[in-house]
This record gives sequence, C-alpha cells and structure tokens, in this order.
Amino acid sequence: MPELPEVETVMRGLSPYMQGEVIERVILKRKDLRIPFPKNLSQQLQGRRVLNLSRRAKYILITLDNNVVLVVHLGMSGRVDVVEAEQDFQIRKHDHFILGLHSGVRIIYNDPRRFGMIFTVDQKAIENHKSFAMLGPEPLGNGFSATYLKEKLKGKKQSIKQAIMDQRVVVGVGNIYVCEALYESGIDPTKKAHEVSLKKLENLTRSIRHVLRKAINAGGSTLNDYRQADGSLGYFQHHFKVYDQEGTLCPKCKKAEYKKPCIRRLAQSGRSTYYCARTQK
DNA sequence: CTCCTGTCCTGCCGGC
DNA sequence: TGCCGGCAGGACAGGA
Repeated sequence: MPELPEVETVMRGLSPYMQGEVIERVILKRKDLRIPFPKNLSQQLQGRRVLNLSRRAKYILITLDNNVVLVVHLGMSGRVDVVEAEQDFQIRKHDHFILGLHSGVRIIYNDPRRFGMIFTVDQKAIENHKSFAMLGPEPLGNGFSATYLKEKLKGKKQSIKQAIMDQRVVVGVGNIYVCEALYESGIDPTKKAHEVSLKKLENLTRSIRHVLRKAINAGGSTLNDYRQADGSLGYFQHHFKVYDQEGTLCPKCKKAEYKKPCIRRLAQSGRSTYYCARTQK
C-alpha cells in the first residue's frame, strides 16, 4: 500500500514519539519479514537514543546515537501503531516487531503479508548499501526535473508507467500515484518512455510533485483524525481520480460534459493501470 | 545492458 | 453458507 506520501506521513507521525527517546526494549515475534532480521538487531537497538527520523524513497530511517540507522520498509501491508504509556497493550496477530521506549510508549510494526523489511545499516555506509545505492532522485527534491527524466529515459522502450515506477529512475512513486500523475498530465500509460516529449515530461514532473504533495497534505490531516481513534499510522483513505475507478467518468470528462464512462483498467506487467481513455494520449 | 515474469505472504471480495 | 479464484499499493531474482 504505502507509497511516498504514506511513508512520509508515518515517519512524521512517529517522529514526536521517538525523537530523543531511548529504546529500552525490543520484541521480535519472529525471525524475519521479507528478509531475516539482523542477528544482533536487539543488541544494536537496546539502550540507544533516537537522534532523528527521516525518509529516503519508501524507507523510514531511524538514526540512533551509535551510528546505526534502523531502516523500516512497509512493503505492501505494513503499518505502524503507537500505543501510549497509559494505554492497554496486547500483541495482536501480525505484530512482528515492537519497540518499548523509555517514555512508556510502544511502537508496533504490524504486517500481514510480511513483504516489509526491517534492517540496520551503518550511517556512514548507507549510500553504498544495496537498498540505497541504485535509488534515483527524490521526486520532491531538486534532482528531479523534465530534463533529468528525458536523459534518463533515453532509449527506454518500456512503457512510461513502468519507467516511472522504477525506483532507479525516480523514487517513491508506486502504482497508485503513477496512475494519478499520468492522468493529470494527460499521458497514455502505455506510451514508450523514450517517446514522451520533453514538453510532456515537464507536465509529468509537475503532476508527480502535485499528486504527492497533495497526498502528503491530506495524509497529515487524516492521520490526526485517525490517531484519535486507535493510534494507527499509515492506513488512510484518499480519493483517487482514476485509481480504482474503472467504469466511471473522470473529472475532466465530467467537466467537459461527456456522458460515457471513460476510465478503463488494463494490466501492465501484472499490475493494474487505471486511465482515462479519452484524455490520455 | 534492458525488459518481463514469477515470487514472497495473507486477506478480502465477488461469483457460483 | 462455503469454497475458490483473482487480486492487492513493493521489491527483487532470474531468465530471455
């Protein structure tokens, strides 16, 4: 589920609970998620103070006072719950990893499908770690532009949709937001990446930034509402213009007073693509 | 190299 | 009601 906006929202939500706190207890309910937990994970974390939280691509980075970075990836179904000191707490199904903080707060990683990852990396070596070395630029950062994309996509015969989801091209954009950004910028998702004009790539980069920023803003407010209910971070419902809207009328066509449902679904490399058959060329 | 397919795992939803 | 197939937002290995 989580793409950049969800990961960013979870990271921001965790920050006030974790920053400056000492990790007193580490509970591992199994020995792996998608990959094994590091053998000495508990020893690396126990007694350490959290310096800060940040995000790179879809990874949450928790930097500790021993030069270790705890890396958390939510995979498809990962979520993080915060249980306050005075709240009841019992381990539920699919709770795999729990941090007990000095404040009494518990941080709980829950992941039914276990496609997520939790590992540690030396802070100084993080750029060389295999999960990070090949990553493209952050879409909301300075390294991401139409000219960058044009160069990067040169000679790429795969579809523009698949190219944008490739984390080596640009990070953080998954199946949902690529559909939304291609829709907003009016680009056919099946178009070959190298055939998309610079002009269209300008629109696309703008749309990618726009849909991600909008989702982050929505996540922030939804998160507050949701947290009051049960302390969950990471699962919140956005409204999408085309994603999961097969057979309905998209906002552009609605505005143009077209009546015929325009949103279609197709499979690209086994993933669903939603798009407007009338406006995306 | 690039590109595509299959795979990890559980839950849920729709159809029969 | 129960069973079954298909599908799910990520990342990576392996093969063509």
